[in-house]
Amino acid sequence: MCDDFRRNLPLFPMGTVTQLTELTPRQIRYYEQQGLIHPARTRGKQRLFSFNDVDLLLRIKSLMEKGINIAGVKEVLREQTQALQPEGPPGPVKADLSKAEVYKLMKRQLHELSPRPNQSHLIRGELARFFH
DNA sequence: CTTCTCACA
DNA sequence: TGTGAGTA
Repeated sequence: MCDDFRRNLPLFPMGTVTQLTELTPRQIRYYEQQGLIHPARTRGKQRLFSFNDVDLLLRIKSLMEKGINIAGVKEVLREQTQALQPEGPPGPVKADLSKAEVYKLMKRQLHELSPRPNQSHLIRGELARFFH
């Protein structure tokens, strides 16, 4: 429940997301334009993506790589969104502290690791832990 | 320097 | 989709 809040926190800018997803800014903006993602806009017009946004982008990416076009991706996404809506929460809450730790870790890295050096590997390694 | 929008070879 | 112009 509280985990949801963290997942939706607008944390990373375009540059970070492009490295996390291997997508070009052009594509990411286009997907947003197509209504596939809804990044938060902070002061001005800078996009700030959340973990959910990144996760969504990765799913979109894999779908596109499977030869599915925007229209197709929209359908799949719509189906998955509805398939998750029907009926209440699936029983007991599954609090995962290890994930929370990962979030904090990444948050720190993103905040303190402003330097340009290839931060992609480190972050991607952590990302893989909850994209399993 | 990074990101944004818009338009076009 | 890529890319360059002109901003913020």
